[in-house]
Amino acid sequence: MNLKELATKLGLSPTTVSRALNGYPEVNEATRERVMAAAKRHNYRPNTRAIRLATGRAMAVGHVIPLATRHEIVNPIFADFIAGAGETYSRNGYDMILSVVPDEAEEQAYRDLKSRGSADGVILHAPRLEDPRIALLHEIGLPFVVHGRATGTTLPYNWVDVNNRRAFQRATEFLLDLGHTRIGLVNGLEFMDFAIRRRKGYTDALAARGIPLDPALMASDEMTEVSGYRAAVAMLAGPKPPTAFLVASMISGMGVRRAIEERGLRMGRDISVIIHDDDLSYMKNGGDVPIFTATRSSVREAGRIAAEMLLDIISTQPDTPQERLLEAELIIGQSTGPAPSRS
Amino acid sequence: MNLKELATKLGLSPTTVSRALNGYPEVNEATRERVMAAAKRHNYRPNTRAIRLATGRAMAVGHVIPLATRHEIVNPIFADFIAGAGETYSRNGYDMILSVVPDEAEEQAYRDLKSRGSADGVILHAPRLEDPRIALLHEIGLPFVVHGRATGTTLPYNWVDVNNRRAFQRATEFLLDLGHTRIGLVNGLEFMDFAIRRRKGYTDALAARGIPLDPALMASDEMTEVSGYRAAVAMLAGPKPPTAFLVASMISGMGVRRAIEERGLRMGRDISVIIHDDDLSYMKNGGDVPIFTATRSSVREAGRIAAEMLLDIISTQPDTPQERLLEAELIIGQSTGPAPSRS
DNA sequence: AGTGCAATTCAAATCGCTTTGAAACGGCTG
DNA sequence: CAGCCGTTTCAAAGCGATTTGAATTGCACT
Repeated sequence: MNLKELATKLGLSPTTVSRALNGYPEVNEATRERVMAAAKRHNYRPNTRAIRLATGRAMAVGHVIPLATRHEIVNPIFADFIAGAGETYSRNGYDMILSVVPDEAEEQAYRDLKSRGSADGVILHAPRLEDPRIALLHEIGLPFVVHGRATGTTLPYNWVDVNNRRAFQRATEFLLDLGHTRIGLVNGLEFMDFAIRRRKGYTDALAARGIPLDPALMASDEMTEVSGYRAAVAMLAGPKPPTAFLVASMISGMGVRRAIEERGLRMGRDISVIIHDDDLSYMKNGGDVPIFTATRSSVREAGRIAAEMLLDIISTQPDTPQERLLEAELIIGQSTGPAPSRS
Repeated sequence: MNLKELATKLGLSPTTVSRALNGYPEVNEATRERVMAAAKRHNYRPNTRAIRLATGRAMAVGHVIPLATRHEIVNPIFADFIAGAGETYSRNGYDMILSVVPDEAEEQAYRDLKSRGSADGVILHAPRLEDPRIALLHEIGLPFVVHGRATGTTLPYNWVDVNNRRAFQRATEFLLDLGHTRIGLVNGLEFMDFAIRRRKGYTDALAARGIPLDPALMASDEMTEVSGYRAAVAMLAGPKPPTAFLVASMISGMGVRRAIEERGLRMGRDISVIIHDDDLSYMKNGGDVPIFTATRSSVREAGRIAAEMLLDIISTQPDTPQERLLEAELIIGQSTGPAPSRS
């Protein structure tokens, strides 16, 4: 059932039917209702392909996922972000198109999205320091919103980000207040923007209290269970082991906990741990009482917000960059306690 | 730069240019090369929207993700599966379109995909017992491949699945061979097909050795860290605690390990654990020596295979259902050992 | 009755490609 | 040299919507 058929059945021209369905004002209310009813009765759905060609809009948003085989880019965060963004797209009649491409084909993927006209905008994931993709997207002329920020970039861009610096600063201060002075940082890869900011929050807090940094207490790696474990094992085996850890993710946190318990220590009593909790739907930080004390910020919510921002940008084309900084909560769980008194 | 412009520039008709680019035989080789060169030089990319309208194909595959807020459906498995499938799509010039919809809108989502013509086929995720979506897709007439199987369905359908029954049967036998007779099953939700099959593998193996089933040793819940933890805590606190666990996922396995260690026991020495490992890219089961003994099967690989199957079905429309059963490996890690001798 | 205007409706062009059916061109054959 | 055929090329008709510009209608007002 297409527009022409429907029009014939109604004894109207396609023009009028199209207008009636799309809510144009120049159509008689009685006619509109007749059309609406007929459309519903015959279960008419306009053909997306035709709409797209006629309007020149793709009614779709692209997400390009570089397939770094060696890294965790196809990461757990991503699934939840997508879920949040997807909700927004569905509600607004947009499609989400995902391009999974080899690392080196990422640039071409963006260009194709634009030149073949399959997306009206994109969300940029996992920004790095001075991320070149921002300049690329500017050049291509494809509207975009960055999930995160890219330190060192001079071009303006739209973004939605968590206040990572502040979150880790507060977490560090919280540990300091509990008497911990040797705090191990188990960070993500420090070419990622969020990791850079978290580190800054951590070092700022220590500096403010006049505590010198100890390189032996600062690790940076992928956020997997195993690397969390390794980092913690190494720090705990050092000459001056930490009494607390600040960890970049729930998953690395589990590795850290394994290292702690394997050493016969008890998390929350002997060693405190604070993680960053992205509030993933399948990776809840405990039930009533959280397992880990954590800085928490919902990635899914960020997805919703970023998607809304992008759709808004696509339709209204504002000329100032849109920015949205989300604050993380600091939630208290069972993994923190006062520093053990010196013996 | 569109087809018409390019044709004018070349002094040819759009017809010929189109044919030259699409490899039709009825065009002079010399002309074809001239066209190809010009296309590259002017960086011509055919407009996808126009191609789609003209050919009536969407050149896209849909994945519908019901947004069950209460469950872990947007699960970690999903991200990796998508990554695998996405690779295949990109390579073949297909788009992947993701629809994230509220649970109750799932049926409508499939119908829309078909009637608005935005996908040529779909992948069906997380099939359940007697899954009604299979009949739905048949009715709609949208080609599909199921990731998994749906026990109790009589209609034919295409699928790619892991031999879950066999995997858990082998794992159980392995534990039995080590002398364990009280084996706790920490399963996924048992309305999911894979969980049903895994349970069958477990019970079959026990039955074959004449070991009676103990309901107290069989749990079924979402595969989260917390529910793994709870199930294990409950079993370990029982009057006749298990000496081994068979666990549905890496994540629940971490919860089980937490329960074990919290009790002052050591995994691999006091209690053995086997998990099912989906070989997720961000959730590796250790490095050189796996942490967990596991039945392993790559979800990403399954994604690739399912996508290939679907594209093949779309283009060749075979009239017999396509089926592919993948075997899981049993890999030995540090989490299993002989059953402790009775005391 | 004639004019002007607002409210409706419609025919036709358009989006950028594919594809059908026909035309143009040469070369070969009888 | 006419006729036939294979090779190349082209004009034009879709695909199914939107949108422009024009036509129709009814009504109020002179």
